[in-house]
Amino acid sequence: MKTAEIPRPTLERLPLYYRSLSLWREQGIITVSSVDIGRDVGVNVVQVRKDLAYFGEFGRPGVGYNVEYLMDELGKLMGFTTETKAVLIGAGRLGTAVVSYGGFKRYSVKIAAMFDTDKEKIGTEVSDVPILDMAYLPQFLGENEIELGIITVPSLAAQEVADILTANDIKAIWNFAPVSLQVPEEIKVRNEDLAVGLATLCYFLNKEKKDAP
Amino acid sequence: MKTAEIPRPTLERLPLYYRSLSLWREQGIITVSSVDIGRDVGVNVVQVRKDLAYFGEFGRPGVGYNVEYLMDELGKLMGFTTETKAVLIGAGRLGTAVVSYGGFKRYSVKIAAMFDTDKEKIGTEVSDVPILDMAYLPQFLGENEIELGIITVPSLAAQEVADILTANDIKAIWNFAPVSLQVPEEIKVRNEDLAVGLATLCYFLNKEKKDAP
DNA sequence: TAGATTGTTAATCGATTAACAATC
DNA sequence: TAGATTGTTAATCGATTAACAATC
Repeated sequence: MKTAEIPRPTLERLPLYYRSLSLWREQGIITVSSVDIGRDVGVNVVQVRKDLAYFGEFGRPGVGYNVEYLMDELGKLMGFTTETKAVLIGAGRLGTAVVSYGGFKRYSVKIAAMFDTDKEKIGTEVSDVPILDMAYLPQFLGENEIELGIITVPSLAAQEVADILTANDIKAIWNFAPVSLQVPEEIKVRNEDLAVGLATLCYFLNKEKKDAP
Repeated sequence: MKTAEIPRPTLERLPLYYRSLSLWREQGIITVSSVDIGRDVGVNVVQVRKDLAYFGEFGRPGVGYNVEYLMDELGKLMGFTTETKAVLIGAGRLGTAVVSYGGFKRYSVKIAAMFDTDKEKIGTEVSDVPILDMAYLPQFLGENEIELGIITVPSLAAQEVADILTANDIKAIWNFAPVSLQVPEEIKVRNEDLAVGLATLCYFLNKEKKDAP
């Protein structure tokens, strides 16, 4: 199995290509070129070809890429075809927004349950996902083969939740709380930090003001 | 005014340093070293020093950085001290989650109003931000000096919203819809795409499965 | 065949890390 | 002074872009 190390920037562009492909597929388009993909997602054409070539040779010179085939291959290689079981902790506004996100089905991620401490919420459900009592989390993780934990609790509670997750064999954490989590290094953490996006926009807006008279 | 070009990766780390500093300030800590910051946010110490040095010399050899002073300077340089006025379009789950995000105050971003087409929602408010009729958006943009538009509508409506925003003098767009927006190049767009984070996590989880027997 | 487009090798560009003198 | 820590220059590393032969 070809497990060459994929550069991080490449890895982050692949989902964009994948989405672009899925839109073309919906339109019934059979073949696309790297130029088509590049223009759609705003990436240099050579970059697109190079990114795709990390995994193998999917295209045909003079023709392009078969949409259906490329999607299948990308999906397999990225792990979008095997189901990933997840739990989400923190059924507040952010948590319910995340759980309603349409992307989970596309990537075969199944949120088995949400957890919260609020008695009002426990027992209800959001987007067909039940909200369970936080106290039941360790047991639930033990009984179900959950690989991914999604943290949408307030910052102060995030580390504590991360500790429970890592103590119960979770493999990866998708963290929406704006804190640096301390976890064992074999656990993969992805921080989804709104501050980064907002701050960079502020920077550019402010720079314009400075540069203009 | 020193407007040297800041590398993109540096720009994205600065908000993390800023947050780290704000936590120390809360604890009453006066001085920190690049080692402290680096360990907290998970970045190489030399990287931290180099990043900070792009803006000027803020530290003292043998001593470190004054927390209060460094925050002030970073805040000024990043544009966190001048108020940025924003509107948010799409008062669904995602929109209400975003509007309740605590970071806006920290970065002096003021969401003046939310917009939606749902008559049930129009006239109500979320986190003290009023929800107005979408039809009123162009007029509102004209009458108020809004610089930033936040898009939290479904994918199909996103381009249309972007068109209204750009036609009415918006400077930057924070886009949460998973689509590639076509906008004039002077408009700064930041895509906040959950697919990227989810997909990279899927990739790592899947890789483990493959690598393990 | 001619035109289009891929995949790859080489060249460029940019970011990170290492080394170290300067400073407190 | 000795130890700590900064800011900067040089060396390394990695990613992007350009050039081009191979293929349909």
